[in-house]
Amino acid sequence: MEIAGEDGFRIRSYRNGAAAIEGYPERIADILSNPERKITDVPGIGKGLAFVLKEIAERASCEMRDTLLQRFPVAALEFLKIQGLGPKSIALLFEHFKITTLDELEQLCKDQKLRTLPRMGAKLEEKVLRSIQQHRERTGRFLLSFADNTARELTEYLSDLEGIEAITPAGSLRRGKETIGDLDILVTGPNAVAALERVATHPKVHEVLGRGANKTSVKFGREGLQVDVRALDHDSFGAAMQYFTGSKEHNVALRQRAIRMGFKLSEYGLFRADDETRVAGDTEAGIYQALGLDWIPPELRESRDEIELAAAHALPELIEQTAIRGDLHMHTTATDGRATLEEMAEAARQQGYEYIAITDHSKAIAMAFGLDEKRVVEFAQTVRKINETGDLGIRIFSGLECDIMKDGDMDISWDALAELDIVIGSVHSHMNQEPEAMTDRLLKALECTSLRALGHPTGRLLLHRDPFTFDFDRVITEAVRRGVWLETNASPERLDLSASHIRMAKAKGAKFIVSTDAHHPKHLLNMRYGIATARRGGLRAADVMNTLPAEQFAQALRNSRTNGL
DNA sequence: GCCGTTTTCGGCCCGACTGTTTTCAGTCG
Repeated sequence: MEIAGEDGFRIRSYRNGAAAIEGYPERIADILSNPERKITDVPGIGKGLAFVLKEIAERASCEMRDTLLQRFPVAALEFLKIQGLGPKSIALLFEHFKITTLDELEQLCKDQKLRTLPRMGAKLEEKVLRSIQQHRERTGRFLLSFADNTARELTEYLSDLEGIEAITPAGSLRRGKETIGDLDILVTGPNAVAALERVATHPKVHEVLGRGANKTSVKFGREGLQVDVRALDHDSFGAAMQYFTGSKEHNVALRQRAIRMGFKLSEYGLFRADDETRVAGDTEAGIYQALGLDWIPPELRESRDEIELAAAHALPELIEQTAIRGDLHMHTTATDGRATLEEMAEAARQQGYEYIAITDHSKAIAMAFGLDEKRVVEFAQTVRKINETGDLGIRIFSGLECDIMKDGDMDISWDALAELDIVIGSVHSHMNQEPEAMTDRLLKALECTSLRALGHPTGRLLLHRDPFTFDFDRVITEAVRRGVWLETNASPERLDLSASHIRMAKAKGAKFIVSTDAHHPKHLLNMRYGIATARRGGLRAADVMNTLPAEQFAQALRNSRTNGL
């Protein structure tokens, strides 16, 4: 609609409507088919969108979509992901060059033809070429959350089959990697082979790539995630789990160790080299044990130092999600969240949390109606009152996700910030600064005595935007010196800090928080992705501040900067 | 296209940067 030059407000109504439906607790189809219900009762859905929804429910498309698809190539939406090209430019491109693919766009740039259009020049051609390159590197990979949801969906779909003992995802999903190439699902049980047939019939499977005696490969969903489902013998399930979980490098190292010890390791089990006697294989732990190793959590299997640590019985006891006692980064309807403080508190209470921090945006995020000094102070007072009544059944910490401005100043005066329990400092603008400027900016932000944590410290968006560049070492060293914690943002689009950054920071003595940056109650469930990342980073519960009981955490908030810095 | 304790019409969120221009459109967050 944007490329077609539709009215911007109309476009926004469609966006709002889509978001309203996405966040709606009920199935839209159920409401539509219930004569006693009105779909227009959903806020954001009026007469027009009600009709569109009906169309979609009936025939999986609508007039608007059909018309636009006739006018523009299917790749139009992909073009929008190219940085530097917006709807206006894309419309112009389609009009003048009749291109339909990214390859053709690339050729236009190489032939220096883009610059023949108004307001386009050499720099744009370069930028577009770079962005196409990045786009290609990223396609074919999927967010951890997407693979996780697909695995859950398929597991449920297969679990009502008779004669199935276990359905388990392996591969990079089991290792909790931030992005996933394809999904491996292992099935065992007397009737495991039936799962191979069944999976091919899933309504979201659009293409069956291969179907063998022990494995089915399919393309799942519109996005085309490749899913391999393998049927395995009960006896070799552990060996297969080990083998298919990887990583490849970890497996190579493990097999080398096996050879040195007179064994041979394969996906069928661990065998003695001399007489092929099988020593282990029905469980993973059995294999590691036979190789003189403690069982290694999948998140650590990257052939770093995990095998030596396991041999020395010195693996870290990684943080578990159950250790988390509170979520410290979330937004409400006061800014760009979709639920009220009360609703977020209730959702957190259902998670079993003892406390949360509400951290809405500061005024620099004008489009989100960020808080100014006055609203910050009022908010802190409101929270004090709420905690006095205890009505919400969960302790609230007053917080703010305060923008770190271009020069490193805080968006909100220190006086106002001092009223709050917890201030998370985040960069949301000017992300393309030179590394020196960005380093200075973060160092300056750390001077603010109310700052308790750096939020999504590297600013990356997975499959979308690279982390910004700065002297990570210097900033972390300074954060540690000043008692400022580092966030591992659990939002699946961010997972920031990354596991490798976590490792570097931990080595320097940093303390962490794992928090979801929730803009909706359901986002609180993203904590598991943050925990997976923290585990990949080698964190123990003791490294993560929001594993502390409420009173101790409150104490830690007060004491973190008492060294006078 | 949605919405309404200022309203059924007339609003709807805003600022800054970039690269292209020669006063600003388009993109981005």
